[in-house]
Amino acid sequence: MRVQPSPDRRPPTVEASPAAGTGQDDDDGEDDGTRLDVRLWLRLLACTSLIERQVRRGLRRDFDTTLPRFDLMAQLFRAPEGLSMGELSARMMVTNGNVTGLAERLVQEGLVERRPAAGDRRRQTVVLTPSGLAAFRRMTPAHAGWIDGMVAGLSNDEKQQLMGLLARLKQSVETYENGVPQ
Amino acid sequence: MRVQPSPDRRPPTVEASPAAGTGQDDDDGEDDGTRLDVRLWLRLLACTSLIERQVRRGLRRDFDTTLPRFDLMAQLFRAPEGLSMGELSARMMVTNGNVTGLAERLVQEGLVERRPAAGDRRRQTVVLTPSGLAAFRRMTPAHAGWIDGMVAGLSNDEKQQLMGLLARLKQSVETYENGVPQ
DNA sequence: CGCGGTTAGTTTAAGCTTAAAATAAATCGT
DNA sequence: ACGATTTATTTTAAGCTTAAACTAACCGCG
Repeated sequence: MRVQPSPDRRPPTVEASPAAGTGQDDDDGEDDGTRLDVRLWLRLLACTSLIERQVRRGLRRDFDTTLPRFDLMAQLFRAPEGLSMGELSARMMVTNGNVTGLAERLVQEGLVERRPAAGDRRRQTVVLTPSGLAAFRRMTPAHAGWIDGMVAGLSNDEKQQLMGLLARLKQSVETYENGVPQ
Repeated sequence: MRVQPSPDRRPPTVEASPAAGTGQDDDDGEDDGTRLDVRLWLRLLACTSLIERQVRRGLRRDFDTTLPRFDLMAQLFRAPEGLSMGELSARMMVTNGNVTGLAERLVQEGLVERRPAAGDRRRQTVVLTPSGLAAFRRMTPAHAGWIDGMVAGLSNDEKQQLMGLLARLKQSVETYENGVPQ
């Protein structure tokens, strides 16, 4: 591990909590030396990991496939006209190279097809095959059922609130992403 | 891919939305064929992925390390008496084998140490070395700073609400996990 | 004691994922 | 038209992750 951060990189700004005037005190609430914002992140990560694990297990157990494969097929299902490799990687939020390998395996299994895109010889369009569409149609109710079960402990009201807050969070993260010298 | 789900597995239950009496209508709000619960899950996953990517980038860029390594070190930091391999894998929510490899690399780098646990020759205790502790202390303010920046768009009030809802969600998922024939 | 079952951890094979470098086609500016 | 840049995708090397099989140590009980 490199011992010192590169000097040409932005030094981390730790303080400057905006004290957003919501009337609650500014206490960081450290109980184990971890600050509120970080605890929020850890909790978010824990929820995601738990759900993800169940979905992964279910897909393997019931359909002998994987979450990334399912995810790729879901993207194609939502875009029946097909997607380019780049569009796939953007929507799946993974790297280009990742999609290359994933798509390759799905082609092997006969679930998706790659064809040259019109008018740009670099580009390819990936589409679900009929067999892939059928497979996805078999999987998606099970998938939705698992999710439903896992969030069943929340009321509709809570779900709506969570949707809203997560939308705000996403926006916040994307703002940071754009505002920071990558 | 296996074409049919194993007959001995629980069939997916798709319907049965409890219509939780919150006064809002029972519309699933399908806009692209994806149900509310699944959209909630996708949004959660999107937030997590976005934040995770930034953290990963930062750790690589500024400290030449990875998120799982940082995570392992963070667990040890919070447990100064050290943790067994199994405790580590439980707290990190990853498999045992995963921790084996991770710990090995950190030992290589001199950041953690493995020593036999007292009274049980199967067990080992993993601890941060002084060098590992120092490295973690250098990383953690930067890490917290990135998180702070990413959630800065939320008010303290919103953060608190989100914390609460995520706690409820976690509980819901864990209940499902326990209530379902694994 | 010694067997059976459990628990802690490692190994293995396969697949996932990334960052960075490479390839190749399109586009832009002369 | 032609070189430079950008864009789409693949390749590569390294590391992460899982599930399943395996090894070794513990524990209970006859």
